[in-house]
Amino acid sequence: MATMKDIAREASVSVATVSMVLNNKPNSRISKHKREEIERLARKLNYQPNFAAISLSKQQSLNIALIVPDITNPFFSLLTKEIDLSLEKDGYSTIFVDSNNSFQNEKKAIESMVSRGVDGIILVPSNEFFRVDQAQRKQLIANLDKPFILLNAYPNDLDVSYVNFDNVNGAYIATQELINKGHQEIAFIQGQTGFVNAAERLTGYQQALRDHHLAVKPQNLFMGDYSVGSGYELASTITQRKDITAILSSNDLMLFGIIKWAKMHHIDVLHQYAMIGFDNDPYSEILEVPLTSVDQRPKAMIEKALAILLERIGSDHPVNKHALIKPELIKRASVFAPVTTSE
Amino acid sequence: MATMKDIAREASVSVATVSMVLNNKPNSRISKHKREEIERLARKLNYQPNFAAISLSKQQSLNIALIVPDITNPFFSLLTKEIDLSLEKDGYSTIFVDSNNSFQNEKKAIESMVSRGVDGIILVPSNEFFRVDQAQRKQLIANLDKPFILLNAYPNDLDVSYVNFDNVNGAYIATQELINKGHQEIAFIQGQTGFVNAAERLTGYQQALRDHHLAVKPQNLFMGDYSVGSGYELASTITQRKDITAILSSNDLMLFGIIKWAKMHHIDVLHQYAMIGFDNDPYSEILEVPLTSVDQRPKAMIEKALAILLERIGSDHPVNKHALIKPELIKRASVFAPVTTSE
DNA sequence: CCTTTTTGCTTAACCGGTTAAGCAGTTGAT
DNA sequence: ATCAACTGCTTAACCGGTTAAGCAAAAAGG
Repeated sequence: MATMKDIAREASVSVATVSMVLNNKPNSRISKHKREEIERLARKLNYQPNFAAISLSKQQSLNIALIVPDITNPFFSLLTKEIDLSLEKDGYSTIFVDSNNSFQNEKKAIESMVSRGVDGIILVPSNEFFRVDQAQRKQLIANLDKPFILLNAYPNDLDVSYVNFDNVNGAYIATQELINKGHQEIAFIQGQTGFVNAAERLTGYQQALRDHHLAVKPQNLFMGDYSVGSGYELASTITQRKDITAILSSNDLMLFGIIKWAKMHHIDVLHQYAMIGFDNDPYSEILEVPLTSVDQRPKAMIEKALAILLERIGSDHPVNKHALIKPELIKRASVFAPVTTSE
Repeated sequence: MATMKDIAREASVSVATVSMVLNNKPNSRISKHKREEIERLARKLNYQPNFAAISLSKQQSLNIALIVPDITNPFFSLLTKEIDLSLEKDGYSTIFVDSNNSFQNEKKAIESMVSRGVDGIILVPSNEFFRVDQAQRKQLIANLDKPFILLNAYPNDLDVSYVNFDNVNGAYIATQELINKGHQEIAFIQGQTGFVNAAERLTGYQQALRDHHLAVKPQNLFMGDYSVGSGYELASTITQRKDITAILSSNDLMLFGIIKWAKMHHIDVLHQYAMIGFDNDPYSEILEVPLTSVDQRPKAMIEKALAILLERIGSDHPVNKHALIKPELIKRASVFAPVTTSE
């Protein structure tokens, strides 16, 4: 690997001159002749800057850490893709960490990334992030003087930058869609409480019911954990409730779980219940009845999040900023008028 | 951020001493007293090593680049997860790049990663990687004296390390499974030719037919590109062929495409055709009829690939190594005896 | 023609570590 | 008592850049 030293030697100039030329320093006064000579040599020797050296002297790495709970989840992999492609355009590389849904791993990752000198950290928090006690979360953020942003969820007890999508509105428009089709008994599968997204979605669901003068019934609420498995486990309970005609689920995966269970028990759940999920999972199109879903508009979220993060990296007066992205309801065949069950 | 200098000052020793203590240098002769003092101070000051500095002086970054064609593809996201979790255990971080299925991006990424001083590069090549002319591929590898390994596919015209799964065997056991159930006219949806995986799967398919004394018919071959869309497009052609009773697809996604098309045309493809795909996509479990699929055993692939890569990083005599991972047929409901079509 | 400014470069310190070499002071062997 | 070997540390060079300060020569200004 050719270094600036090599170029300097061949061009009979100092390393400083080479550095100034190759970085196009605005106030540098280098003769056109030397400039061209140095550039020629850089090409000839296939000079590639050494990032470790730049990193060390400039105190910036052009690396951004991205910590996600589970890359296997299609929503997170979509986020990851968009973030990576977008960061690359700005000259940053993505250091990727799969926290495997563990707060301890998130903590370790953040410490390790700070030590690695990343320029910023994007954390898509795990469920567990919201289940540990506030003190632990606080401590995590307290020791952190890196540009940092939470994506896709935020705790209300922490002063950090975050970008999330508007859960209240998302749940509201989804519930409204079901009500408009004539549903009155709408099951709502929550995510765990403590998770802000879950609480907000519940709020949106309740608000929509109230605004349409429908009762908010505790027995219509079911608790899941965003996994296919938890949908699977809830399925028998929900399908026993003969009054329910529609299901609103905090994500598509849990609906997939219900569908799987139903398939194994020969119940035609897809035509019996109107269903809406969250995440707009691309796989839902493959289902016999493609799912209507609340799209969180990941691209918009990322655009905003990166704008906030990069601005934060550029400035020296850290100000925490927040943004909520308006969701979009992607309408598919899974929403229809109530079906009277006859069994 | 506390540096070794800070610790050295407080402990009244030189930076070198601090370095030796904190790195537990085997042949360093430091008094127990100083050693403990330095370790105490490191904890007290919350010392975190500066990776850029270590990187620069040790000429190693503890970063491994992972380049995948599309993280949104569940097979690649699974690979990514396993690689990340595994590398982390070895103290490495993953620099992630989504090449977005472009050879140019792969090339740019490799150059950029070399410049960033990663210790090794894992490339999961895109389709395009195999479509550009050999000269371009050759050039890419020629300029590369980094530990490098191809994962999940390899070109037969390049001398590099690679780990792949045994495509021939995979296609063979899948075809055999269908034959054993009584199928004789088995459609095979290939991936593009030029792609070694595609050619090998075709070989396995043909071999199985021959070994069971069945004819290899060119009209039973269909050309896809591994996307849901291409399955969708092939669906009408395939379903018109009334002699066909089973479909072997080079991946699950293309079967999803066929299923989607069939759904929109009210054809019960899931019960008409026995089907086997590749990749063992977790989503196939959600289908009305879960798909039998050839599992490429990604964990085994990764284990092997990382072993080869890390060994290569540790040694200074670069030897290219190869491994083929034996596939496993995951049997589900989509394989059944031929159904006589009556339309 | 002399002074000031500008040009075109170099010097040297610094970023934060690593590591071979070296040097007193102590210990051990003979 | 003498010399060798070991102990416990320091010095200094190095990794590959960046960047403020400085300096000689050339150009501009009066």
